[in-house]
Amino acid sequence: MMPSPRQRADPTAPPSELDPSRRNNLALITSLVHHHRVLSRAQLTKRTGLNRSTVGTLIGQLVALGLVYETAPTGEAQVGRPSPEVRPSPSIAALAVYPEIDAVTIGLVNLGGIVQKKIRFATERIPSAREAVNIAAAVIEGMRTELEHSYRITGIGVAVPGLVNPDDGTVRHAPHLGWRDEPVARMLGEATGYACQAANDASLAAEAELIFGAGAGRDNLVYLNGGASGVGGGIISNGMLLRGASGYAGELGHTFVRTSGEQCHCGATGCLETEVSQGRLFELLGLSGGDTPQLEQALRASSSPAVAEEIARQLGFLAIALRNAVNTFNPEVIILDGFLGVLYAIAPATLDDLLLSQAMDGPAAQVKVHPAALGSNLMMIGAAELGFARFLADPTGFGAALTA
Amino acid sequence: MMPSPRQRADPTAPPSELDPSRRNNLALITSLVHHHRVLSRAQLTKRTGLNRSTVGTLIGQLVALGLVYETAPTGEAQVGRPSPEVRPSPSIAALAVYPEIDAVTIGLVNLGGIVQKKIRFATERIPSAREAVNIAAAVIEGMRTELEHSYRITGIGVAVPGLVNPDDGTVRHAPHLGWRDEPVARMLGEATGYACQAANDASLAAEAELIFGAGAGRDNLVYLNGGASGVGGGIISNGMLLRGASGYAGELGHTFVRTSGEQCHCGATGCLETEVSQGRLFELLGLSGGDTPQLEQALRASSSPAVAEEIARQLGFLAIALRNAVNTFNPEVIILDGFLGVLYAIAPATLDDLLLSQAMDGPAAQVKVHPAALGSNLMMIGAAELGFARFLADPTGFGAALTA
DNA sequence: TTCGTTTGGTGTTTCAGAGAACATAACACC
DNA sequence: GGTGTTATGTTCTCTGAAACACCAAACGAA
Repeated sequence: MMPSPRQRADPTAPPSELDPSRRNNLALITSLVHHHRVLSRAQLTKRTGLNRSTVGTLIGQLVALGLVYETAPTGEAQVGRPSPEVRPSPSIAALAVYPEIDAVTIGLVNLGGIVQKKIRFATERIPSAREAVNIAAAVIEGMRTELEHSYRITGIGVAVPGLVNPDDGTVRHAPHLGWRDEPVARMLGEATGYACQAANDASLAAEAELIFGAGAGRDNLVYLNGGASGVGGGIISNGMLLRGASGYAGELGHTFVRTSGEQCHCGATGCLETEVSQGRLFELLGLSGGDTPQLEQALRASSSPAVAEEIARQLGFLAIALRNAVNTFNPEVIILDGFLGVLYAIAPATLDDLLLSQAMDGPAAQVKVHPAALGSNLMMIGAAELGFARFLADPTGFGAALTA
Repeated sequence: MMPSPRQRADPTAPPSELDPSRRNNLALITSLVHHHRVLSRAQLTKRTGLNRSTVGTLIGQLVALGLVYETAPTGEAQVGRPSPEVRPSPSIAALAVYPEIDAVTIGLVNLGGIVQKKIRFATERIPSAREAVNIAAAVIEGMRTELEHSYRITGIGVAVPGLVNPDDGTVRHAPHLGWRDEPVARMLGEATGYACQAANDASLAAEAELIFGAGAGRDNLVYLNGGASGVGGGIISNGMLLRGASGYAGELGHTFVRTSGEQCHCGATGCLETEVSQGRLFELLGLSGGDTPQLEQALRASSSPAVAEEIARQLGFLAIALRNAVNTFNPEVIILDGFLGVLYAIAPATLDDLLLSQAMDGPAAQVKVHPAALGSNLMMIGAAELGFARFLADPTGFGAALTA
């Protein structure tokens, strides 16, 4: 529980602090507008439960700070005076950075989760942390004048495929990138001058899908992504991302699914990500590699029994991991992304049936498996959410800093 | 996110409602006093971050309502004016009910988690929901005059070994009791006239250990209990109990730990609770049954290699389930209760080593396995917490109702 | 004994949000 | 095409909660 000190307890703090109740309500409205992209004043009044007049003043304050703007009521003709629509300011934006084994992608994302710009910088070999930071910093430097001219940047979010401590933005271990104990957030923050935070990629993807994607309106969601480098997971419970003691929570790729299974790079055996991999599928298909749509096409085109068998095998292991997830989290939605989404798309009934028969009745009856909805923008939106986090928690403090 | 309406949105609501900020702060102080049993005014000021004068008024209000009382400062001699100590009123109490296969236990628990009274009513056969409710109601009826004379009862909490929907207190399925879709909370509420809620037993135990036991001061905890009827789990993440969409979350007893394992009553195979069971241990020891201390004594006394082998086997499966839990939750503490606590007590190093080698480095380094700290009072304290919940959320509303 | 330190108590001040009364802009019905 | 109804924005007042400043009290230390 949080206390509610009316004014700053520490008189040495910057004098901009205002009543926490006010700050909360401003943050609440800003977040709602961010999440919904458009919301009438009347809708905001209903959602917040605040008085009409109060919402009016709050929005006025946000408009004055240039964080949101109001437009004439467009329609949805109904009885009564039309309510003006509130939208997030297009000048507020966050930067997103996503280092992978063959590229570093940098994005510029508006409030409302709109990807304004996405630059994929392909690398010849797996980038080191320093290289990834340098690439991102260079690209951001290239956009600098545009950024400073047309945008107010709230921060940078870095999505890292690996174990990240979100408190200080240090990458503890990213096996596929070969990174260990790299203070990525600090490095990129120093290189660019923007506030920077880092977190696990799948966790951020889960948040993005919760806000803008297949989990919109839900409170309990399990996200699972299958990529070239393994399986990552993110869990939203009770509307909040599961962090754990150090932010390492959600590693569903290492769920145990098979006795005397293969050795995983994590040290254990029988992990989901060693038994279920897109590499095997490509191999059986006679392909050296490819992206997700190519895999789906090839799988659908194939009539090889070996391929069919492998699909069934992998679905079986996936079902075991999902069964555990359903029993432990009782989610409303499971979102499958990457090649896991392909596996599901090819045989949805198979997985649904396995899940229904293996998971416990109560939780199993409520869960629905979905493919990811945000496609290739997912990771940019998720990482940007990290860049927005501090702004959304205290929009005025930021508004003041940004306008100053 | 919660709005902060200053006054009641619904004018038809009782006029006792006060400013939510005030209510929050009163609730915060009441909870702190409840959790710590004793806390000086100065400590409360520090913990809440509120102004001294504000804390003073708040405590005054709580004292006037008879919810807490102040005593002269006892000591801890230090410079400055001594601060009076605040304690929870011993007249505030909740009732706890715990139906098991061979008994129904009813408890009276004070604020501060102090078990005042515990009555175990042994049953000849597994009680039906109606029977359990009748037993509890009868025992409570027997205490009625005492309760009405000396206590102010905030509510009844029922801990049920099975899937419970905490929203309406309906037992969806309690396999070992043979209950299905029983509205236990409503039944007991109607039978006694007290507000009644129900939840999963292991979840409540996890909360109790979090507040008063081995997890005190922590925010991320996994609780696992092994009993005669199976393995139950409760998870605290970020200081909050994991509920899931319908409150069914936390069923770690059905974690997958073995390929082609035995069929579980839940429908799946290879569940933790079918592979790891105290029944097998008793069998190998040549005993027909017994309680936890008896089991530990017998296991320590036994020199049978079959027993040793079975212990190793069960520890192996337990380690797999814990490995999953560590990877997914990144907890600070794992609390093992019941015969799982015995298994750990007998070979702590074995389990610690297995966990350290199988779980991912980051999370594994931080986790510590602990036996449960609250012993036989655990379930009473946990269930009572449920009976306190509404009171702690709004002490004044309750104070008014209780004094009226 | 005196001084510094920490705390409780009291009166004042600030400020956020509710509420009521009024203004406004749409639909609905005749 | 007027008139009533409904839903909303706007303005002003009022209430209440918490901070703050100041003083008093109670302790240890010099």
